Amino acid sequence: MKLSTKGRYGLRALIDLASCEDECEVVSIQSIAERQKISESYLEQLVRLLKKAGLVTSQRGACGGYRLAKPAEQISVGDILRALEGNLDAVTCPANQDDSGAGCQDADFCVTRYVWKQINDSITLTVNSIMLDQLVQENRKLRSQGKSTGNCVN
Amino acid sequence: MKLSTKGRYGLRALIDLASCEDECEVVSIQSIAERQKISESYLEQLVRLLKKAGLVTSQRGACGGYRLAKPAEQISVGDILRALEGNLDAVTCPANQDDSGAGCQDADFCVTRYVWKQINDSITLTVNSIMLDQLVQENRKLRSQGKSTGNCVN
DNA sequence: ATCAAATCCGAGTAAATTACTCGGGATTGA
DNA sequence: TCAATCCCGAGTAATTTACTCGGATTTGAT
Repeated sequence: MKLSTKGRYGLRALIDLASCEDECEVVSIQSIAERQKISESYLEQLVRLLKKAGLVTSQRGACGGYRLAKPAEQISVGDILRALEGNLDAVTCPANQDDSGAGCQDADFCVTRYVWKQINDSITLTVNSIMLDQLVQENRKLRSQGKSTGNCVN
Repeated sequence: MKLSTKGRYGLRALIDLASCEDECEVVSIQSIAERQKISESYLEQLVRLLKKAGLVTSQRGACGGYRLAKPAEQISVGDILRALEGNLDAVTCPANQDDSGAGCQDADFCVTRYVWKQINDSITLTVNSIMLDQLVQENRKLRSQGKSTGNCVN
């Protein structure tokens, strides 16, 4: 019932990336890793997932890097976490995957299905309602309040 | 980000137990395991956790078993899952554990804290609002609709 | 008193998952 | 041509999960 480092590091990385967009054309893995103190090679994997999900685009070669594929206000935390962690459902019972109800032979087992659905729905609702740009703004606010670490020196 | 078998089996087991209260004095591990098709020795461990959390009481010796420690309408799914899974928080950053904010040296890292809090809060709210007796009632309803498996033959 | 049925308890273990590292290839700007 | 960067898959140590097992203790019934 824990979010893995993929989700945690990845969200931080994407906030970092989004925060740098004004100042930098593209943002390199190296610079994000340095600021966020995440292993470069591991972060590379995570960003790959974000790219595969269509959240970032890349520029290869020297001076290459990543940028957001769309405006930060159109990217939800749900999009990001799903890209990194896969399905966010806390429980996936067979009946939930295809809603034919097949796979649940015994209806008795499925009283719990209601519970799992409630939990999954509340998580989904929450993460879908938080947009990346809110976090970027909050990030800027925090930084302007004296904390200088994490600045965008690419 | 998945609920483990502890939480899933344990909730099912407790619904089963609660459903049997009318008919049986105490309910044995063996009978729950049989109805729910869960390994007896594994289930034993889970019920131990529920007991430690004060959700069930036990009667030792021959003809022994378990019963709810309090009425089903006073036991929430949150109580049950927390007993089985430990803390349900999807992310526990140091600053959340003691809310002194210590452990988070860099405020920049903590923009994500807001996100984790929202997720954790929504999970907590959801599981705390579902009470065991609702599930027992739903269970009875399903059973009366023809499904005979899972009946309480202790 | 004995026995069987049950709860209790801790240790051990195989399988799965996580959290990475590593080596090398491909692309691009200077 | 070179260095910086993205791209990609394979491998691996550590951790967690999902159990099993052996045995001790309690208790009701014969």
